[in-house]
Amino acid sequence: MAPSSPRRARQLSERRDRILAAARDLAEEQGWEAVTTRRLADAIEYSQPVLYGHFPQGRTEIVTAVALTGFEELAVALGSLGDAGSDAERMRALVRAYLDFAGRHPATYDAMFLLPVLVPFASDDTPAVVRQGFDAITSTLSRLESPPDDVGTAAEVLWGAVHGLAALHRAGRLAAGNEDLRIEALVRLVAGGAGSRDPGASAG
Amino acid sequence: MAPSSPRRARQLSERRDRILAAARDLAEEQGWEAVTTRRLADAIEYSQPVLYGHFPQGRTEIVTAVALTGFEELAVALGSLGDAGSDAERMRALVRAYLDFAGRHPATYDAMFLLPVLVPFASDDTPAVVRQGFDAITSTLSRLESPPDDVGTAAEVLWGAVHGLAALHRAGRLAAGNEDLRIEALVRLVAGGAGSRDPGASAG
DNA sequence: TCGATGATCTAGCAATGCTAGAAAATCTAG
DNA sequence: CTAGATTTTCTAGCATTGCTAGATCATCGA
Repeated sequence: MAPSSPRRARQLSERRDRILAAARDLAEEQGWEAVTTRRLADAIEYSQPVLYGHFPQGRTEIVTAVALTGFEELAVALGSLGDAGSDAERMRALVRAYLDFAGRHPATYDAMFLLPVLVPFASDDTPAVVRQGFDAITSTLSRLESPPDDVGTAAEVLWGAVHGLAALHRAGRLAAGNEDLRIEALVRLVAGGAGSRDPGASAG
Repeated sequence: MAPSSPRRARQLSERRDRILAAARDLAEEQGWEAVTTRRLADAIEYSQPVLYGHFPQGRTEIVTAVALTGFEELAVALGSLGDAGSDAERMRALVRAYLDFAGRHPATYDAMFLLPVLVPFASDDTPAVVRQGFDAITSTLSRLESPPDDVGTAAEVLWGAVHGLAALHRAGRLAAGNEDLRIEALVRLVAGGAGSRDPGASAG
């Protein structure tokens, strides 16, 4: 048989990665509706059935895999914020990092939260990377000077709030140019008015 | 020619309504991916091209029309809440009404906020019904005992928060059964802890 | 060199949104 | 009541989609 050993395994793994990279690039550049199995096959210079060798569940499984890379990146972005600064500063950093990610990788974010995907959520089988993003929110909340009684519930609400802003923004539903105002309003709501100098939010 | 006059006009209008009803029913029962032009044509007992007579932009325009009926219903639901009660009570009524609508008509809500749709948002041409829902949020906020400085921005954030909860809930991302806790947490956040007796949220 | 095993491709299916052109129905004129 | 014009509707088809069965090609061990 072909080198069933390390070399072949590495080739397969690389080809899998190329499929995911092609899918994500295509999606970010032209939207998910442009991510067809034929175009993906073209991109990796193989025929369509090869895709199904890597992802037996087909296109949906590819979207899922892209979503998981997104969850990983989001977890890293939210997990590396440090715990210096005031309540409001840490909260602002969290919100900004989240919205930044959603804004920089809109199609990936769609895969994570909008598109149908083969991941069990809110379950014992939920992948660790998915949980880690949520944990970053929880931990920021529990570090507040006066943390909410029920941190878990508060984290769900805060997550909902940032996700809502991201989703509405992405769908073009919010007034353009008010992003910073919204962030400050949310931060004040969650972290309280005091505890930090005004950030002088003036960035575009 | 055919009765170009009132009768014919009424027939056309009725057929248009039947298309929309069929689309909405199908979507609520089997999801939007089941809403195909062939199935719609079957449902109204005409052939596919008839659909394009009513909706020249095709399927997307049908989804758009369903979304607009949804915005209308949402505006009615949020606009008929009355201004009795404490800050927290009014805010709770608003949030509940919004999440209720989203929960009762998930596919319609998808059309309004998830699917691509031919409506100009955040623009001068935004349909009135779309604006009215937002206005209900704004008005509830401005009636608070101590309203936020920037009601418009606060309304965007609150809208984001409820939409986020609705979206995450719909996508199965939130712990089941905690809905009431989340609502109370959000209400407390926006309307302040005081001003109302605890509602004893114990409903399923 | 040959047969077996694995990898890959070709070609096709059923379903989708949409549309051109034929057919049918309806109205107006005589 | 009939004939022509007009409007309405349908049939049939295109290109695209996700996916897959079966043929073809490459690689390996003996």
